[in-house]
Amino acid sequence: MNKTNRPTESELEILSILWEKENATVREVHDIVQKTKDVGYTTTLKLMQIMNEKGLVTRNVTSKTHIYTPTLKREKAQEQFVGKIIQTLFSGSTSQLVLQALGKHKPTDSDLAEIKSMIQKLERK
Amino acid sequence: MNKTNRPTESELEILSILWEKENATVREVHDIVQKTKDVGYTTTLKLMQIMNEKGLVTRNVTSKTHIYTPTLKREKAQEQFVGKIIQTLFSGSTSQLVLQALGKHKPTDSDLAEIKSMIQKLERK
DNA sequence: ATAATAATACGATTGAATTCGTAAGCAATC
DNA sequence: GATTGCTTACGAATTCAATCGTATTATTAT
Repeated sequence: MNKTNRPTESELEILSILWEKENATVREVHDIVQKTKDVGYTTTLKLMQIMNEKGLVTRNVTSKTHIYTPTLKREKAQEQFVGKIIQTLFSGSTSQLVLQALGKHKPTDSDLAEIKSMIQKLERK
Repeated sequence: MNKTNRPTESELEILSILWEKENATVREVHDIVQKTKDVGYTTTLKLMQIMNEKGLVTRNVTSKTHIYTPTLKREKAQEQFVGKIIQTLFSGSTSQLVLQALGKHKPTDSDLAEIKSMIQKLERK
């Protein structure tokens, strides 16, 4: 029973892969991790085992090669980290974060449309 | 010669104080840190010394009490962390981040106006 | 000057995250 | 049924962040 149980850096990387694929084996995860990080297979394995102990994932053990599924919901993690960043990096201002995000990583047209409709929804209140 | 030189959690906390005040002594920083964390003075001191070694801050040593100034720019750090978050938590989609941020903490009217004008600027391209 | 106060320097410790090596099990192939 | 190749399990080593204690040096007040 940890207090925050916030995933670490490496754990987040693995989670992001699991979120993408719904679930995956260690091998599948590792092959993707390998592309960006030079790290041994057993390292990825160990990390995922620890994540299992922490309750960040569950695994299906019926066959020899285990299949891991994330239990921490992506939205939950998003909320955690975005909140943290707003506090420490944007002195609590959500709009500052939004402006920085829009300014730096330019969104597509359809993205813009989505955001606009979100704003209109907010304005209606 | 570090590769990323990304500030740690505690370093970020200290940086956010330095950004706020332009520059500050260890004592000033520590008094603020104290309000949220129960930690000894020498801990804050040590952290700031390490940050100096890493090049995250510089210090003026002419008088006995050193004055620390951040060298890492706030925008740079914002960029780093927001980019990271977009990748790992929003599978590369900026607009998803924006939607999540707007959905969570609703911004003020003037914030909304600012965001809208930003969007218009983007649309003109 | 001496004492009291406050700052820095620095080593050492703790704890957590990350990494890897090695053993052992299982399954397919020779 | 031996060999080869993946797989998990697990202990151990390493690295790094965070914390603190103690010594030393500077400043101020007595």
